[in-house]
Amino acid sequence: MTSTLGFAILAVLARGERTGYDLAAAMRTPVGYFWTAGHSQIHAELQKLRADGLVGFEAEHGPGPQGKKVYHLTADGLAALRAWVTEPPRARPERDELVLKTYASWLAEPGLLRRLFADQLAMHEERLAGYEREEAAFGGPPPPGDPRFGNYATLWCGLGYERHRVEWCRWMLERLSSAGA
Amino acid sequence: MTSTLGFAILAVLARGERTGYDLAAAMRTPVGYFWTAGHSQIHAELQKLRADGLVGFEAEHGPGPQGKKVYHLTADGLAALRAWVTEPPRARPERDELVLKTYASWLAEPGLLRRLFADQLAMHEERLAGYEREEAAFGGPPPPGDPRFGNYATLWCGLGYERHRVEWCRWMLERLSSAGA
DNA sequence: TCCCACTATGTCAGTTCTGACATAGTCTGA
DNA sequence: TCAGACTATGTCAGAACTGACATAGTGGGA
Repeated sequence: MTSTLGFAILAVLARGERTGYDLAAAMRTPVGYFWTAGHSQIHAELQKLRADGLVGFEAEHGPGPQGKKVYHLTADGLAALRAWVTEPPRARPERDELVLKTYASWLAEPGLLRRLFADQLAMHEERLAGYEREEAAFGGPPPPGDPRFGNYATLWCGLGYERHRVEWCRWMLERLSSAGA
Repeated sequence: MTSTLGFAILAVLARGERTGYDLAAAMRTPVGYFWTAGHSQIHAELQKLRADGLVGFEAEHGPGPQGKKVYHLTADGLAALRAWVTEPPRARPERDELVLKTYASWLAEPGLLRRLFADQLAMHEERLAGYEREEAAFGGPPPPGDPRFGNYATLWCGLGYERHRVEWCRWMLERLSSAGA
């Protein structure tokens, strides 16, 4: 029973071998528009994946009390990942704290609420600008079948999401402003 | 240390008193475009909220081994909710299984992948149509300060999200089709 | 009259996730 | 040469969440 986090790790390893540290860095915030995890979770999951024979590693000399482990996909791991990709995803959790705050926003002081959405708008605009720079660097979509297609398609999803978010924040600010000081 | 789920419960109770069962129904899928929770979580959280003095209840005769408990916000609960609303939300978890599958999609069989996105497209179109019907039933945005403003604003967010999702699924299907059979 | 769906509350085991703690080698620049 | 940032692996306690189990009254229809 591999968890979704397990498949996230397999998906990154399918691009090439990496250490647990590299995986944690890849799944931290910056470009990770698909899944996040702390390093403590990743090391634990790698041990499970290894017990299931989906990944293997080679020990190398390096920093840390236990040296360095470079993980790679096994044939079983690749097969499991391939089978998982086209299965329908389980229902989205749909847990969005800003939307929940919005649901309760009729209780809030208008000034503080405008401040909240102005900050969120700035954050999403910044993120959108970053994604647009990344998209420009691509110079057009790679063909499906190319690993970079995965990166490009998730970036495209991120772009659409941030645009939607920016639009919604602006709509909220308009609504909040037209209702007086 | 009230959890986000706790605030979700407070936000629903701010509209009026409800039983745990009603809360669970409100936080199940249908209209819940903001937060979800199972009834087992809700009963446990209600007990915590009560220990913290943020909610109270009146026991009534009714079904079940323990009868019926109608919960309501206390003054402390309302104050806590009000203070929380305008605080910046903690970072979005950003855990989207479909996007993760997309990241690994270069490994998939094209036919199965098109099927996956066609199904997702149909689901989002259906959801969008439902939200559009709800929006039409509103007949324009209520003013901020009205509890229904919270509902309308979250619905607006849901509309934008589903439109973004529909667009992205269509874009994916185009990319996947132009690459041959 | 009996069955079933619905209302209603709760526990529990197991999984997932977060944040803190712990350890230690490498490399760069002041 | 020494400090500090970065690489690198791991444990652990506690919170959050899921799904199954358990119990029982109410109300409607066959």
